[in-house]
Amino acid sequence: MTLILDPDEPGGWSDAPPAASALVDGLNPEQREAVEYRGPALLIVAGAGSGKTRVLTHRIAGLLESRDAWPSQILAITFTNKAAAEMRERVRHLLGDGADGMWISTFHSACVRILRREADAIGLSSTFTIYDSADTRVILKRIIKDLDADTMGFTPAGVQGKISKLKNELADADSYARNANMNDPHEVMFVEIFRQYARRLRDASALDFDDLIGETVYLFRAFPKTAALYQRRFRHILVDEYQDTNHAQYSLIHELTRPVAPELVDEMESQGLHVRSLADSSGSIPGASLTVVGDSDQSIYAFRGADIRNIVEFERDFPGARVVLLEQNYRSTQNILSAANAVIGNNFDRKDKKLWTAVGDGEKITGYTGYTAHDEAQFIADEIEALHRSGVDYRDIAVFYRTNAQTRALEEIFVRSALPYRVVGGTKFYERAEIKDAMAYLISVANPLDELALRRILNTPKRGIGPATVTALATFAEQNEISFRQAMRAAAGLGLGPKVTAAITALANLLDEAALMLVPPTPPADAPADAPAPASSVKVSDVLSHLLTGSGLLDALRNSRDPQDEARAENVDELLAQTKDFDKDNPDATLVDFLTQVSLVAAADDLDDASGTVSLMTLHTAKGLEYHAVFVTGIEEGLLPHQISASEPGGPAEERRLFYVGITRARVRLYLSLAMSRAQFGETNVALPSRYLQEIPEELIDWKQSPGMANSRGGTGPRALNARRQPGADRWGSSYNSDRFSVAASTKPARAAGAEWPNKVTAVRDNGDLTLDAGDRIRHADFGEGRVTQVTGEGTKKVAHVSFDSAGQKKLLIKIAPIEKI
DNA sequence: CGACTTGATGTTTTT
DNA sequence: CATCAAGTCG
Repeated sequence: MTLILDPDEPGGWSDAPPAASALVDGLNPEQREAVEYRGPALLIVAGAGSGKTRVLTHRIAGLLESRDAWPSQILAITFTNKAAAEMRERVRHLLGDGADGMWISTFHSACVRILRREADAIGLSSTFTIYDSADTRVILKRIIKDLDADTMGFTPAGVQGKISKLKNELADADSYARNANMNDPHEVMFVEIFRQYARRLRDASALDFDDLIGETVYLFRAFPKTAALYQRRFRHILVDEYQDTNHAQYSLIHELTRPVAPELVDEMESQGLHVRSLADSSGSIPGASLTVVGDSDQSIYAFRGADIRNIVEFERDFPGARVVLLEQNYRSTQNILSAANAVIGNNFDRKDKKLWTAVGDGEKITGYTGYTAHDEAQFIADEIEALHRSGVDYRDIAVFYRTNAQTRALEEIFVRSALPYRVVGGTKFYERAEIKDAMAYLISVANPLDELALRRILNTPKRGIGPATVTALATFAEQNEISFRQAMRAAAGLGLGPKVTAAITALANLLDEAALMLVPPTPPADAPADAPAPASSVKVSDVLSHLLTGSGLLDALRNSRDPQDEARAENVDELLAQTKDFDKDNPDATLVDFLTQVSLVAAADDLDDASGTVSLMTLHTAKGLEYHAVFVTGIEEGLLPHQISASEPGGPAEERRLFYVGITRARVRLYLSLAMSRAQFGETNVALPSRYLQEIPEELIDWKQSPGMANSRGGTGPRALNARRQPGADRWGSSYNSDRFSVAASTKPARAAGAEWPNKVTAVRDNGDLTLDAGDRIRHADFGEGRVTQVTGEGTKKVAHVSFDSAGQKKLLIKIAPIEKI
């Protein structure tokens, strides 16, 4: 997508980079100030939809254009890969190749990049593995079992959360132990678990997500000379979503913006780094200029340590900082903003800030109360179809929910309605067992110390290596103080069965072979510092392919008689295809680069927004995005606010911000929906409308079916609803029924014609090779009779467009819809 | 050692 | 409900 000819040639700009004035053209005065201000510290308080990304990208472009910075002196940090990709894209749009050399990345990728480069200093292999939370849990589970800590009530998830929280505070086992009450056996045990966990990661040369930040901070603090390299390099640091930074990230920013002392400047100069020109009169290099953007009303990551004080106290941390407020919203209609303002206004202890727009009121918000989650989903599907027919592109429609579990009902209905959708962020692909298996092979090659990966592949596919053998290898490794991998190589001397020994040796050889593929001239033993063999002749896909064939993993899946293994084999093939794409897109990249990308950018496949599909995602994932039409679903007590957070200090306020984030994603149409009963792990429970719903002025919402209406329907509701009506259910039903919602009820008919709405979803069925043609009459289990108007699609994805006599237009997947020809 | 059964168990949000 | 852990038999 690069239209640029030659950045070195002045006339080479082809994508018409704006002239000096053009960068601030069309910006309001505040935005303009945020773009043009030059100084050590700038805080941009940017309300939702106030053009924050625009300001940031224009500011970056402006810094380059005014010669205040070279591209390589800029570090822009975002929280998500998606945000980073978007910013990169938009900067490139402004600058073309002039953007090359900038670091625009997430906290985590930036840290990985630094850590891989400086790994030696902190005794880490540059090919260190990045453990995800599933890996962490496996290790903790093992430790807890070894220590019999489960009898004391320790669970992997609980310990994981606590360790993560501590690491976000830059604590380690020792510093925690110093402050803990070590007379408490529970605390002693926790410290022991923490210690062992840290030791295992270190032994495996692995870091978890939190370590990526924490170790970088440690690196900078322990090695000022190393830190100085980055401090003098990055002269302009910009941080997005600053309200979501935790203490570790805050400290990282602090380290990076520290001035470089005169002695270090001299030392660097004497080593041939020309840095003196950067130094001021005192001989030190002043700290980088820092720009942070944030909105405390959108702080939704307290659970992972985000500290709202970081932004609130910015002016104190950086005296003399300029503060710019962006309050004009360019995204949403006034009705949507009024609802958002009304909701967030209920959070006390916040600086009052009111979003406004020049756009006009727009349409009212649409409300709907389903009897069940499926009913709610059906409403959403129908509305999406209506929007689509009225000309709204599927890709400009999004459905938000609080918990991932809520996708189930939505997906069931969407599949049935033949609605093109995709679940964003759920990124389950790399979490599938077979993919993790294949990845473990690659990891074992890249980082031979990673015992976790080795254990994973040891008996995958089945090689007859059981727990007994694994233990034997582990003890042998421990006794001889060698790595697990070396123990495998020495398996012949362990006196194991001949078959088992042969299997282990074969695997060890396979891995050695693959490692040799990567490092042509030198033996694999010593990790090449930062020199990915210049002529990287071997591709990631070649290595993977070699491993898959050599190990028999793919064959085992293909020849299995378990029908699910067929799909698994396809997934592995898909992974292979992805490595090929990776090789093509990144010709100079190494295996480790690929592994890093998978660990950190697993949601990369979400990036190609070209597909015309409706997006489903959690409210958390939704932050920073915007859509023409937005559905916020499951607005019920217990879900939003979520049960667990409702009782936590600050919980309800944070959940309210989450709701606020959801609302403010909508440009034109906003739908708020809930269900009167919701199935939560097996049982259906009565659900109450969320307290936040009441905070929206009633005149802003047009209820298609209000909570009152849904509740007063009586006998025709689903059994679960009638059988167990909690006292609280009636409270909403009656009190609200009588005043606000009944108004809507009396003026709005529940549903056009067929007021009987489908409540139940039958199990997935299979109509075999039922064929339908335009003109056929059919009967649908829920919608009644109708006439086929059109048939599209092929094979199992054949879709019948049906005009039902009472339920209107629907699209149905012929293969699985509950229909019959009549 | 591996395939199979039953039984318990846990449940927010993410890099 | 749905995955995961432990237990049993070949």
